[in-house]
Amino acid sequence: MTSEERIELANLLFPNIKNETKYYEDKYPERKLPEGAMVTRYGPSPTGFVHLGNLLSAFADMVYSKQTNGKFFLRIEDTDQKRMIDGGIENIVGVLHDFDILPNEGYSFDGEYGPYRQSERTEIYQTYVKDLIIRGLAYPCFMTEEEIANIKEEQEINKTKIGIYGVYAVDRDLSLDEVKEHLNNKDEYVIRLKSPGNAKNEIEIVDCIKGKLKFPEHDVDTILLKKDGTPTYHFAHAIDDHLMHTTHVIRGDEWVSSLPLHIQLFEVLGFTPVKYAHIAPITIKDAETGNIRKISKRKDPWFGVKYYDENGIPIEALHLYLATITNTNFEEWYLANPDKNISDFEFSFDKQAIGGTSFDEAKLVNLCKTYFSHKPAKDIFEETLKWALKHDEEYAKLLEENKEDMIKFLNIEKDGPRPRKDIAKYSDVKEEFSYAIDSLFEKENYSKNESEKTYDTDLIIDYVNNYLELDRDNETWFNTVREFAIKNGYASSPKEYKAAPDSFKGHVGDICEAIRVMITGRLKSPDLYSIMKILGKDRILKRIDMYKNL
RNA sequence: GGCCUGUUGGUGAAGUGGCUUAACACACUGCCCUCUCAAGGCAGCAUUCACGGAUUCGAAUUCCGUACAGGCUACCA
Repeated sequence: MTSEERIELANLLFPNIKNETKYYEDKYPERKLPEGAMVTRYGPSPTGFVHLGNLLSAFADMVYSKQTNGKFFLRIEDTDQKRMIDGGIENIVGVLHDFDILPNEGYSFDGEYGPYRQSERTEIYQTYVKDLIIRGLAYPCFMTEEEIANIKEEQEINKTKIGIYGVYAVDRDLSLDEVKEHLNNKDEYVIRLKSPGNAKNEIEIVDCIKGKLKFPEHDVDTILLKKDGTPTYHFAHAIDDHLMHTTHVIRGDEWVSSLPLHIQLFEVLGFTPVKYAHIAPITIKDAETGNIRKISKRKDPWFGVKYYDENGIPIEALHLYLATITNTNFEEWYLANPDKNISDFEFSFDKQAIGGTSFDEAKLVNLCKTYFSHKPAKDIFEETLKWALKHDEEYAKLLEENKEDMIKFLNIEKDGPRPRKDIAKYSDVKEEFSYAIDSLFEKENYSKNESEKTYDTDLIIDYVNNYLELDRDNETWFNTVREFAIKNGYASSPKEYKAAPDSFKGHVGDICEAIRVMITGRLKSPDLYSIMKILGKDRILKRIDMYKNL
């Protein structure tokens, strides 16, 4: 086709496209950002389900742009109407808010480079396709599904690469008259790239995370525009990331195979290439088979984003976990700098795992415990209340009614360099502090008491009435327990008891155990004296009475 | 079938030719501390980096082959 014929063809195909590409180049100028600033983007499809893997890539987008004073924007990639799910977009935006991974530009956020929803950008894509046709780098293809299926079958038999390229690209060099004839017949068509590549050439692509990658040059006439006129992912990616001036495309591993295509698209379109960083997917080693397998919604509930909210896993703790899988040296750094925040850490692509990252639930739990141990009691109370309001209204009410006590209980053994680490999630609080709220304690009673023993209530009542003083320090208190033990024929220490078990009824520990079971309903608890101080004598005696009347 | 990528302990992993007799963390086990737990302290936990070969004075680290695993190979993203 001559250049005049190509212009005629382009106008025939896209009569409504009046703008030239220059219009958009001018409309979306270079960003004014400091040297080295990274512009990243999160581009989800609204298919209705956001999972940990999505969150991980959005987290990386946020963190890298933030530390370079760049931009992080949200783009909705909804070019496939078939996969759209009602409320899908709202869900994505909601999740981003819930998990505090907030873009500073994009769909539902502000920005100068919109629209940030691909379904609203059709005209832009078509403008660039029209230009490509004029330049002889794209063409309409009228092949039917059957024809393509037959070619695929033939290629499978011949064990060659599958796709429309070389001799298989039969519509590549259609004359203008042939195209017109198809158009007159109302034949459906797609627009394909007229790939200039040769698969015999080897090209090298540098990925920020994976390093040097070698591929055969791309030579497939990939579809740019589907028959409904909407772009494929690949084409939309090239146009959008160019016009929105993305500097770093951080995305899942599954895209590395498309790299030769994407590089070629940028070349053909005359765009300066973006940098790519492909992050390894989150995987799971199947307990039964030992194989690494895809994560499933059903088998791996933690993969779905709801899991974290429902179980009351704090968002900050999840951020900590995402940071440890984003950079392999984060964990060590955080341990060495417990008083610092994620934003103090400098993330780097070199420290990003190349292979698949397995999800380590035990590690998450540990991170959560560390998180809670650093939190002041008041904050834990407020956060737990907020969570309970959503998931356990009855408990939330009790929390509000017992706020002062509850904070005191949460504060036990919190001071000092070795705070307790017994809460991993908000949902643990109710269970761990079941003795803290009277009405809850009465209701649950002693059902959680694992002890088989029965304890001497008279002995303990005697102790409480005649020996217990609640305004002492811990050491003084314990000395009085010792005295009481000796007076009643108990050894003053476990060691003493072990040396001569026959001469004693038991040891101090047994007395403490009796008190503990009667007032908390459990064999294990944080510091006993602190608990007693908060409860006060009346409630202590009331509980002992409850125990007596079991 | 073709094209890519990966494979280090129970787990997550560090490691980019000699500072590695393989870090660190989690988990686990034992001891210590101790009124019980949690926390903390100490100790133990891969003679070896999927397997085979090559290069090298020297390899977990480079190269080749094999096996296994994952991804892509859609008018899905």
